[in-house]
Amino acid sequence: MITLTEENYIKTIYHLSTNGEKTVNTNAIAEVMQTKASSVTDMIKKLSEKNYADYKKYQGVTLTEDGRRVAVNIIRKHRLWEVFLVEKLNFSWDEVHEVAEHLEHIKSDKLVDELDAFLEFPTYDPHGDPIPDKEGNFKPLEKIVLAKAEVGTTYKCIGVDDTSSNFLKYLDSNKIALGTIMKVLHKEPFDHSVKLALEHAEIVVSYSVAKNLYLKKIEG
Amino acid sequence: MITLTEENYIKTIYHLSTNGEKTVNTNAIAEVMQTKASSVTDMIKKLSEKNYADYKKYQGVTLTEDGRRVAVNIIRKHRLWEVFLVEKLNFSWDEVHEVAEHLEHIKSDKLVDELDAFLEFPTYDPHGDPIPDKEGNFKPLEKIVLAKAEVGTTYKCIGVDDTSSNFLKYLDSNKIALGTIMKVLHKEPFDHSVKLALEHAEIVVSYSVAKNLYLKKIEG
DNA sequence: AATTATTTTTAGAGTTGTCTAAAAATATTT
DNA sequence: AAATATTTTTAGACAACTCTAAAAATAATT
Repeated sequence: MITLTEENYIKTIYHLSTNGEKTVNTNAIAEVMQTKASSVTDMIKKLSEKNYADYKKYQGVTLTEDGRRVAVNIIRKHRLWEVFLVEKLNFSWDEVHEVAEHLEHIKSDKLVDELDAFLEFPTYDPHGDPIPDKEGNFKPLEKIVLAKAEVGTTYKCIGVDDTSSNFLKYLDSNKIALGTIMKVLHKEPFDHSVKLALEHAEIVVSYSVAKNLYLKKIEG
Repeated sequence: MITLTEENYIKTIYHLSTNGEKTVNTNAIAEVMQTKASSVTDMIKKLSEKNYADYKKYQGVTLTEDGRRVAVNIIRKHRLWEVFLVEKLNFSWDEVHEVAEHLEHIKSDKLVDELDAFLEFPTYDPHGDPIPDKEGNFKPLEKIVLAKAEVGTTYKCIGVDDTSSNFLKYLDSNKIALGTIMKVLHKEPFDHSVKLALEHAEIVVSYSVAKNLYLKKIEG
């Protein structure tokens, strides 16, 4: 039996090893998990014994095939629940994460399969991240950060990185929300600020803002 | 902060003290929770310290107002999730309980309120048990057991007590399912068996069956 | 290459919830 | 009412996960 804590460690290791090959170090895990390095070492040993991770002392961890399977399954559940919360229960983008963090640990294959069907097999979550299918296959990532968007292209806003209330208020006062359509007019080389055309206005946003806004290409 | 285990103990104490006044004894809790009496004693002490239960050594427990509030809230969540699973995710009556047992512990007021609204404020769960509202008020129980049904009255099947696969197979082979309409034709005083009129057949079921089948009155 | 700094691991201990075995209180029989 | 049986509690221990403090390994500096 796999415990809730083990699942959370596996998920963290997965997210920290982006390409899937990179070994993950103890301190990085400790920081994400809000715990101490010594606790991480203990848990890594346990995951290694249970064959979810490969681990050599002082050399960092990688997930085994088993570990990766567990991680992808949790991500699948997390993102399906996020779709459910946003589409059916009127949650906004900044409210879903915390609740999905708990729902993702409910263990029932039927529940996941039926939820998937009920939502009509979504392939992206409300933040634009791909939802792996039952076999663990991801669609290519569609979301890009505004800071890397192309001039002349039109995008739809699909999420934010920073969810601090200050940032969300800033977006609100500038009439930017989930689904807002914007065209990139100009990127200023000097300070990397970005000029945008919204539906009823043109605005300039700073680089800090551009780094935190996620978009999906619509045309261009 | 209340733990998952504490919530489960509180729920068990609530269910064992039906009328709300009766004190619950240690062994009864141990049996339901599949644990040892000594563990129960430990937990009862903790619940008492946290003011969820009143407890005097060797005298059994009762829930405090706080404890009862926690219990009713868990029951509310459990039954709302059961409605969701049956109505939206095609779960059958015998499959819902286990999953709802986990979902009931997810803590988010918004989640519960929105789920309630999404399901259009149901007042009974798929087994015919009332769903308490936000303030903890229950509607009167509508379900009765077939053994206590009246001759000449028509009922709808809304659940079972025993969920063993043998019993469910028996029901299946006799064309009884959730929603099946039946009229009580006769109750045999000798062995308490019951004669029923189903849509396309008349059958006689034994007292053991009649004790395990829950109905809701439709007319009569 | 030697020293210093950083990262990681070990050792020992605390917490929560569980257990067994024995003691204490209550209930039941005779 | 005394003896016996049952229920409940205590005492001490264990497993999972966490921590602090110190030791060991690795990495960075000089």
